[in-house]
Amino acid sequence: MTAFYLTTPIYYVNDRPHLGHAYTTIVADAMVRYRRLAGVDVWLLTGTDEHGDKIAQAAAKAGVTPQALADQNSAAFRETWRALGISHSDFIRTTEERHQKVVLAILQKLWDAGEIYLGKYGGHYCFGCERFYTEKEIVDGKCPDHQTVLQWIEEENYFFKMSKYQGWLIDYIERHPDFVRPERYRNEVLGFLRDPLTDLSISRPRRRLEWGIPLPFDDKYVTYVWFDALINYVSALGGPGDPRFEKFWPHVQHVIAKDIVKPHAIYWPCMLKAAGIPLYRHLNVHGYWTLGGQKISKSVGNLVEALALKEKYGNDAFRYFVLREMVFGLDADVSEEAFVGRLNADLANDLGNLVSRVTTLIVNLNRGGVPEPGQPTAAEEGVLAAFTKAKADAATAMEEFAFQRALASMWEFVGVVNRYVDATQPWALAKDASKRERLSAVLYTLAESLRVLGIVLAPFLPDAATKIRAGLGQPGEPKLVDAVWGRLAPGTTVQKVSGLFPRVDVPIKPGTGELEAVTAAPRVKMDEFGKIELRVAEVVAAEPLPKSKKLLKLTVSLGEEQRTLVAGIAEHYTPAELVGKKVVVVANLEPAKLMGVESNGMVLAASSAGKLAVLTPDRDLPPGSKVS
RNA sequence: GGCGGUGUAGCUCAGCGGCAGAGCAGGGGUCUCAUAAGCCCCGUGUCGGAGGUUCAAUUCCUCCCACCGCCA
Repeated sequence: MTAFYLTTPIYYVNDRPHLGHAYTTIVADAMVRYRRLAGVDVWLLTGTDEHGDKIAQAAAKAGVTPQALADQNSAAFRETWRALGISHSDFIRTTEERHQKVVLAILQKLWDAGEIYLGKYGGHYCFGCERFYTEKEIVDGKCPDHQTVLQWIEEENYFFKMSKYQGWLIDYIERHPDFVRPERYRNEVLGFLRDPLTDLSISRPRRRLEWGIPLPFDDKYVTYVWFDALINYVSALGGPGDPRFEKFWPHVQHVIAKDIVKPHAIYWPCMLKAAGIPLYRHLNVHGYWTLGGQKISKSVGNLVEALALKEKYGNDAFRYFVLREMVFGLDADVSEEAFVGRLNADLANDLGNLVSRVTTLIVNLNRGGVPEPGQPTAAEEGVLAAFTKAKADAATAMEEFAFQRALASMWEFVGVVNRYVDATQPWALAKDASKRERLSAVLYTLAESLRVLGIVLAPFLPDAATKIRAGLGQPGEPKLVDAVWGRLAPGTTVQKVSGLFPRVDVPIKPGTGELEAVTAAPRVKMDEFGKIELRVAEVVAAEPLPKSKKLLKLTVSLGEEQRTLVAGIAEHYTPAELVGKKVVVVANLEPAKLMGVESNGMVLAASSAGKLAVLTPDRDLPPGSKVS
C-alpha cells in the first residue's frame, strides 16, 4: 500500500480561524479523503504556530502569558476543524516538546556542519515597537507607529548560510517543473531567485524576545519563528529515523496560501538540503478569497463571518462551494448569492433531485429492490462510458490539485444520468407489461449510477455520499475499487432519499442588495393544511409573565369558551394594546407549558426584520369564527 | 521603477494559427419519475486598443491602455 503525507500550514495563533484557513484545510481534507478512498495510507497534518514577536506582544496587550494566549487560540482552530469534520491524523503545536526536540536536533546538526554562523545585522530599530523597520516602511526616518526617530542599531544574530544554495535551488526548480505549482507561483519563485539570495537570520536575542525555542548552542538567543515553524512538518512525524517519518516523508506534499510562498519555496528547501533531509514532492499554492468583491482586511473580520455559511447551509454545501468555486491557485469571490447559486443549481437541481427521482422510481416501480441488470443497450453503454470518463478525469484533476475540475467532471456524469432518465422514461416502460425487462435494465443502470456516485463523491460531500449509499443498501466505508460498474447486487433494498440538498429561495432585500436566504418550505397537501384549526379570538385579558421579557399571558374568547394562551410578543405589544383586539389563533394546538403556564393555542403574527404584527380580521367577525 | 500575469457573451471562465466556446443567469418549449426539479431550443460578442508577421491571428510579434501579483 502506498503512502501519502499532506500538510496544511500551521496557523499562527494571533489570528482567529477564518475562511482562508478553512479553505486550505478543506482542500487538504478532500485530497486526503480522496487518496484514502483509493486505498492509500494517508497522514494529514495540521496545527498551530505559536512562537514569535507578535504572539508575545498580543499576549502582553491582553495581560496573559503567551502560552495562555496560544492555548486559547490553538483550541479555537482545533474546534473549527472539528466542526468542519476535518479528518486530520495529527494536530501539532510548536510549543509541544516533541516539536522542540526536533528543532533543537536540526539546529545542532546545522551548527555542527558549519551551516550557521554568528553575524552582525544592522537596522532601523524602534524601541517602542521593539522591532526593526525596513527602509520602505520608514516615514521620514521615523517609526510609522510612534513617530519617533528610529535608531540605527547593530545586533549580533545567527545566520543560516542560505545564499550558497541559490544556484542549486534554481537548478532544482528548473528540473522539477511541478515542484511549486500552479505554474504562476513557480515563476514567481524563479523571479525572486534572479536576485541574489541573502543568508537567513534564524535567531532573536532573548533580551528582546523570550517567546521562542532557545538555540542549543547559545541560550542568549531564541529561534526565529519561521525557522522553528517550518520544521513542524518533520517534527510531527518524529523526525528522521522515526518509523512514521521514514514511511510518510518520502510522499510529503504541502498546501499553503500564496502569502507564504517564499518561506516554503525558498527557505524550506534550503533548510532541508542543509539538514540532509529529502525535499518535499510538491508545494501546492492557492489564492485568496474576496468577499462580495471586497478585498479582505483583518480589521473588517468579514472572512470569519463567511464560516457562518457552513452553519446556515450545511457542511457538505460549504465544502462543495469552496472546492468548486475557486480555481486552485487563483483568487475567488464568496457571496451568499454565489453560494446559493451553486447550492441550487448543482446540489439541489442536479444531484439532489437526481437521487430523489431515481430512488423514488425504483421504490415505486420495482417494489423497492434493485432489479436484474438485463441486456444493456447503447444507452446503458453510454452511461457506463460517461462514468468511466468522469472517474478518470477526476483522478487526473486530483493529481494536479484541480478540485474544481474534478467536481466538474463528476457533474458531467450527473448530467448524463439525468438525461438518461428522460430518454428512457421508466415511468412509461412500467405501463407496458411487455417492456418489463427493459424497465429492469434501466432501473438497474440508474441504481448503479447512484451507487458509484455515492463512492466517488465521498471525499467532497461526505455526508451526502453516505446518505446516497445508505439509500442503496451500501453501509460502511466507501472504497474506490468498488466504483466499478456492475457491483450492485440485484435484490438489494432501495429506500427513497429525498431532501438531500433542499433548494433555497433568496429574496433580495430591496435597496440593499443583501440576501436574506430562506429555505423553501415543503409543499403541504390540502388535507394536511385542513388539520389546522384556525379561529378568530378576542383578547379578554393580557398580563406579562413574571421573569419573562418576551411572553404575555392572554385570556381569549372563542365565543362559547375562554382560553389561556401564552404568546411571545411582549417586546412588541403592551397588554393594554391587546385587550379587545380580535386576533387569529391556532385553536387545536397541543397544549404546552411555558414558564409554568399552560398555553392552549397560538396567536398568529407576522414578522420581518425585527418588526412584528399580530394578524387580525379585516372586517368585524364574532369570536370563534373559523379561518380557512 | 524592474519582472511576470491577466483583459473573450450580463456573470465566472475555457480556447491560444484555420468558420468564436462552456457553465450560470435570461427567454421559449416539453415530459411528469423527481427538490416548481429534469430535458430540448435560443448567444453576430469591435475575443482591451493600435500596428505588424502570415494565404489565414482571439491565437505569434511590437507598442499603448486597464487591472493584478511578485520584487525594489
